[in-house]
Amino acid sequence: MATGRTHRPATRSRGIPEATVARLPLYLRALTALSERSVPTVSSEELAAAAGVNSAKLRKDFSYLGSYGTRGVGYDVEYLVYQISRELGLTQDWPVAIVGIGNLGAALANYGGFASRGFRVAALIDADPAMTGTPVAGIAVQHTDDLDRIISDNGVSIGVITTPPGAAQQVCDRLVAAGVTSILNFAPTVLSVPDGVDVRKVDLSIELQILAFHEQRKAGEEAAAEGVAVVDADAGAGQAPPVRATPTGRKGPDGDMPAVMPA
Amino acid sequence: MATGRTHRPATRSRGIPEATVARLPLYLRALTALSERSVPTVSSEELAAAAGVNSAKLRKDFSYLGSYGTRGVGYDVEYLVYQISRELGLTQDWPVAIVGIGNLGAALANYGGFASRGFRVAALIDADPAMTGTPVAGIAVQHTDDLDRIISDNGVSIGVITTPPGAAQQVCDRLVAAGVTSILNFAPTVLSVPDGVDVRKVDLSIELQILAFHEQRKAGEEAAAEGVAVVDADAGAGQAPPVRATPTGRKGPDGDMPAVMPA
DNA sequence: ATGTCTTTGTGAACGCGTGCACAAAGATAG
DNA sequence: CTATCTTTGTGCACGCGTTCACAAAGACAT
Repeated sequence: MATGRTHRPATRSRGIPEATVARLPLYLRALTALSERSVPTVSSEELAAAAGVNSAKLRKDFSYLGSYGTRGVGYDVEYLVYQISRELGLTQDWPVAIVGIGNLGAALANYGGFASRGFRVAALIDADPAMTGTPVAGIAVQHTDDLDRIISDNGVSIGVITTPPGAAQQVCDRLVAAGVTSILNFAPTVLSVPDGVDVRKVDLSIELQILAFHEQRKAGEEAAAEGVAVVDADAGAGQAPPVRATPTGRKGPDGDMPAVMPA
Repeated sequence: MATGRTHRPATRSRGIPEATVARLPLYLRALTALSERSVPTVSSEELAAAAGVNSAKLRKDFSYLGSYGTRGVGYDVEYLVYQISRELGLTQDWPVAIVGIGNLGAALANYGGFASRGFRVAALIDADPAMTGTPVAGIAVQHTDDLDRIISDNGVSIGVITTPPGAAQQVCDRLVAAGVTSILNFAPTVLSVPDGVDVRKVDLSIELQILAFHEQRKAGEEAAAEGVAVVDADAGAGQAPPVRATPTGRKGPDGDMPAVMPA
């Protein structure tokens, strides 16, 4: 998901596969629920079902962390919660700064799941001077001018970008310059960062478009199954015919191409 | 990312790899930017740089759609925008329903990038009777009781779940029963759905935990590089020592395990 | 028309992730 | 102590995705 991911192919000391790391939070969530119900142990089969994964995959994932299970019994819930929490670095507190306090930024600041597992909203930053000092989720918004100092003073190493796309790269650069080495990007932009900085992106628009692709394919298959004439995918949407620009003597800038994108 | 993904191994008619589909929106965004600047053609190298991917990968991705490039020149921007839009199903309008109008749901309803590319917020649904009728982003919130009718009347096939985790599965079931076949889940829960329904999830908490993992690893490597004694990962965070529950005669429910999770 | 130069499209090799299937380990009963 | 039963941990094979490297294709100059 991360765009500017640094893969660190050789330096990887404790070789935990990326795919496994991405599933650990899932296991942790399921285990926490079991813990709250005071369930002492759980088998790989049960836990896998709760996390929505294959049990063999779960066992292999845990094998990367060490042998924490007991054959014939299963895994000790509390112990596993502790081990995964430690592996994910959740035994320490992570101060997080949110930059861009619009609709989404404010929603994230108010999001409960934030404060819970080891993460603490340490600062809210916005470029709008009118926002400065306004409390959001009980925290006063600070101005972008002080970004460097805010990051340094609070020891922030994880930044969340919820700015408009145009400002994202600039904010990213400033965060990195101030010492942030992990960025969660909600802005629909490709961020470029130096080596050693991790970027993960959350993109509503992309997710919807992926769903739309499958949705369209499902509709097409359904139509085909019902005997409706589906000549080719080119005729799929019944849209204006695509006028291919001739390779040589390409059409001028008159732009009579079909205007596909609504905005 | 989807948990209940139906992989449809054989039925896949036009074999476009899932990884490629996930990148098409990225290409489309870069191409749209070029289009707005009236750039007529672009090479795979340039476009790949703009999208943050390898150029060979981009060419292979496009090869699944067909041969839309011209050797020695590159790709026609407008034509490619059209082809990708059609492939993703963005040449038609997708009415979307958002269920759970809290902080996040309201933020998404107000999100501009929603309405742009072919997606239209057709309905906002919430279980709180006090919310019913209240306009959010210019749309009146409707009550959960009418969910079935709302979905049917508006021909909604894509649902967005932004409810608290406890309500997510129930809402999901009702959406599916009403005819929704694609779900974007923001609730931190594993959704189980029947075959033929696609689920994609967006999980802030998981993303942060993945970042924390890498952040911790970076800090550990840095410390090791500076000559600080790092005995073992077990001593990494300097936390309370993990007391392994003895397999047999496991400790009683007195719960003197380290309380790792803050909440 | 011919040659050069650019860029695409793809064959092939490689590596990662997944899932099966089973041996080893330990619990539990007799 | 022995036998049986449950469940883990993992060797192995397979398939997908990525990347390299290059031949083919076309633009463009002469």
